[in-house]
Amino acid sequence: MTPEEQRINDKLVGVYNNIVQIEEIELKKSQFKDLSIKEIHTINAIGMYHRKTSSQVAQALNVTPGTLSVSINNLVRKGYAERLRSEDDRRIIHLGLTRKGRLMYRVHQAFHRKMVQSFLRGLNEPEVQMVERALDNLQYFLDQHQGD
Amino acid sequence: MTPEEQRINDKLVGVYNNIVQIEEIELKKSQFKDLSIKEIHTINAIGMYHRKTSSQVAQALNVTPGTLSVSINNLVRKGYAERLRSEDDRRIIHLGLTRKGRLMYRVHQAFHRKMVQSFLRGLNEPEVQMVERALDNLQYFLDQHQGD
DNA sequence: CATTATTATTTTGATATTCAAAGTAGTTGG
DNA sequence: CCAACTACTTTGAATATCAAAATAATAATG
Repeated sequence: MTPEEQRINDKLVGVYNNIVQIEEIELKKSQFKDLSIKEIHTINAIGMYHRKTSSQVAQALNVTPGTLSVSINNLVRKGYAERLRSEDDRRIIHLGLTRKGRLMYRVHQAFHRKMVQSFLRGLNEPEVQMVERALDNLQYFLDQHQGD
Repeated sequence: MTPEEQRINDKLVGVYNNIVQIEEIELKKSQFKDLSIKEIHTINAIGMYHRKTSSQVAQALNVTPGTLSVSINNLVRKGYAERLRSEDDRRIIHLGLTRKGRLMYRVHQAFHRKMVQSFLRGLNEPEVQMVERALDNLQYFLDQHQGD
């Protein structure tokens, strides 16, 4: 790698490594100490409105249905999520958040908002667009490596 | 969040989620199928030269010494890493990579290089600097949330 | 309409990752 | 020398994960 590539790689890796960790720390400071980061991401994937099915949420999280099922068991036990059997097709489970789950969702959204605002601090509009372009580039690269 | 914040947040999250997953896929295509992503990151943290101690590597990876110890047991068993007891102070363990571990290190570096190059594709020098600034911003935000 | 196939989800058994706390071994200061 | 400290390892418990088997509901077919 050129020194510049190395430097940017290090920054990407640094940011990458810190993000989960900070989320973990923020979490432990909050009122939701009984949740792991994975569980928070599951709550996020379930989202605010009772619509998605188990399979859809599993797909969004890139885990098998079995993995999700176990994790939903825990979230139900802890009072953050609920299962809602579809009346149309009784095989299907719609997932939803409880009041406590929705509160958690909003707290985590607020954290992400602060993070994004900080990411963009001091950048003007064309600069923001450029950052978006770099992110799109990176996503394109990742998509290309997805299937093969 | 404003629509723009939401869009950039989604891109960050998208990139974030894909990276581990792609690394996992690349890995399974490679000759190192017996390693997990976590183990690769551990190999990376150990680095090419026999210098870092167990504690330093644990700190770099943000895991407890116990976690690292377990993980090093596995890497030693699989032939990627070795423990070198310090002669100066026999409590201290220096970690090193075997030939196989160093090979793995280089393969993973090459992947990162491709990733960074793709991230910066089509950007000129001032644009690259801007992206770096955004990354610095984000890191600054993360650092601020580190200690408190 | 009864049986078979398909679909959605859950359970189970196995392995990995992680932490906190207890344990082991080496060093240092009094 | 012994108490305190430091570096690391082990252990026990929780979560995370998958593949495969199990359950249950619906759809399709003869």
